[in-house]
Amino acid sequence: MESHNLDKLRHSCAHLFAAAIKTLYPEAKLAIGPSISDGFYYDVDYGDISLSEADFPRIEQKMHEIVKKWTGFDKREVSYEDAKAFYQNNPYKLELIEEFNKNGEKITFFKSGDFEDLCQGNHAENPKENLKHFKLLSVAGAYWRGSEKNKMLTRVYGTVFPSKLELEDHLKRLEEAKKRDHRKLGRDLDLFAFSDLVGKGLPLWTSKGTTIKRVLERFIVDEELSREYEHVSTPPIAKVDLYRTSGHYPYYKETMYPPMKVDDEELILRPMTCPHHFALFKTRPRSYHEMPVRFAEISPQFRYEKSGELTGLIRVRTFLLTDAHIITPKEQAKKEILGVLDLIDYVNKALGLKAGVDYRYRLSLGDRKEDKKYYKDDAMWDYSENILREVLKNQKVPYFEAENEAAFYGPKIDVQMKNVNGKEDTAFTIQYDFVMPKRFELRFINKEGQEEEPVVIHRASLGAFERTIAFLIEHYGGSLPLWLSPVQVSILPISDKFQDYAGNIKSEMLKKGIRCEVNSQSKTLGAKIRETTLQKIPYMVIIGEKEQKDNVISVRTREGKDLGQITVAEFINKLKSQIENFS
RNA sequence: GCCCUGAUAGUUUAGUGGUAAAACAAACCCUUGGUAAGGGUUAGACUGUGAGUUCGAUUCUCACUCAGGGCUCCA
Repeated sequence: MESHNLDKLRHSCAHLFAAAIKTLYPEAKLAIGPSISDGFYYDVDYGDISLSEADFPRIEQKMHEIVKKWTGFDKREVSYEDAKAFYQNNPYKLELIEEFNKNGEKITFFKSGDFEDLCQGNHAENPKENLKHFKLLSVAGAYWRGSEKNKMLTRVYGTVFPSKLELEDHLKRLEEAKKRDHRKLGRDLDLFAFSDLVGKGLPLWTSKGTTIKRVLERFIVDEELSREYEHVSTPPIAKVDLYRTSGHYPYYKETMYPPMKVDDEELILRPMTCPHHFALFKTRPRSYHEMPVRFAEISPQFRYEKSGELTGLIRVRTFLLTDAHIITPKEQAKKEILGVLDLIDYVNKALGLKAGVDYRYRLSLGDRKEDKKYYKDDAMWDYSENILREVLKNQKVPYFEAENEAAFYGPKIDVQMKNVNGKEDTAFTIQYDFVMPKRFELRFINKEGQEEEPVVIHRASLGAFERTIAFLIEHYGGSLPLWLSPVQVSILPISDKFQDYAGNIKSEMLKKGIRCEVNSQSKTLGAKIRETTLQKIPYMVIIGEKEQKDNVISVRTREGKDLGQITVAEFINKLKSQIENFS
């Protein structure tokens, strides 16, 4: 079915849901019920009743009953007064009616069976026949009109398809996605864990998870050094004054951990690295000869995210960011941004991620009307937003623009990635900052011997390890590429007799930097292969009498491919070249 | 933070107003095997924490903690 028609079906299903609700809960006040990308939802104020998923079967049954009488959606135009009278007890619909009226839009009602709803149209034909294959999925709270200040309504999500088969397919896909969830794989593959005692949003990395972090860290640090970044180290704690100077304090007070009083000082766990790098920059005068200065750091940071915002490794309260600040003369900023984009492109290729498929670029813009949220300097906003736009256009990469997504100090280019649940988050970012240099009085001496104010490019090349690893786990369904796999090779001796030979092969590989282990359990080969495959270890080395006699090994991949017998040296060479190619 | 749901062994789940059952994982024993599960034995849970109701609570009630789905937020 065309997506246009699917939209109509979804929206019609929202009507049907509302009709069932009004039958079962006459006191409920309907708010809005749009179609969304995978189905529909309806926000309803149920008063004192609290709806839960346990009520779904009853509601679904009622929906099936009602739709039998629905032959179509009959439109009628209603006057402002009549509409208000019809919805006199429903503040949500009244608010919408007021708005339509103010904007000079016609007020229309659509009736199907006995149920009539304020609506602008777009419905399926012959609901009786076409509106059969639906399912209610979840209950959630949602603020009226999306504002935290408004009342929270109860939102029910549901989905609908033209055929039973398509509905089942969709539900199956949702199930499959759950299997790739990094939280499940993180436990099954022994990568990370959480502890009630340690606290929420504070991940504990196992040795395997730590290996992934270390490999990524070495990769990015080496790459950045080759691109003329200076890797520095600054403390993860600092005086609150530092953040007052930077201007972060008033903007982000809510997401910072509260200050610790020590003697006469107030210290804070850092929620970002920028002011530390600026302070380092200012420890001595800087000449244009050494510009741009590119300070990079693998930086631990701490943010007090609201409890409901935490999600596995994707949103945590402490994380390790591949941070950097490029302090550059304004006229070189564009070139530097291009350099960062090139680095990010390189990183994504190494990680095996494709633009447009696995991630997309977002140009995150400010809002000239939001003076509280964004630093007021319209000319600078225009200028910097244009630079970022030009850069993206030059790179010929697809991107989209998003209003009201900038940092308070300037616009950004964000690399957005989706998790298994379809939720998109920023993985990597490049930010243009024209505010901090002023606040920190950053200066360098230019060719003319004059003090000049630079601009700052904030960037995260590989993002936060936590979030990036979460995306990678889900992207690969746990089967990480060889170079990132915590255990690259598992040696499976066919019986205890070959333990010594297995041990020798292991030390030989460890010496060459291959991460391997011996599976010395007293189990059949079949059982060991199964276990190793489930642990998603890329290669299995199987050794028995034949191998020992000929001084070779047999190799099998986690995909089940038999690579036959080769020498250990050959195998190591093969692994090495594969690792070098990030595959 | 707000709305909804949930928490039983390492994991996945069962169950009951009278202190809990299973599978997989683990340990040990037998087996020494050839490309996705060999067999047996044992151990492992004060049923998330604290309080209340009750003769008695894992079960009912409340609070807290943590987790999940949303909303808001996301430097």
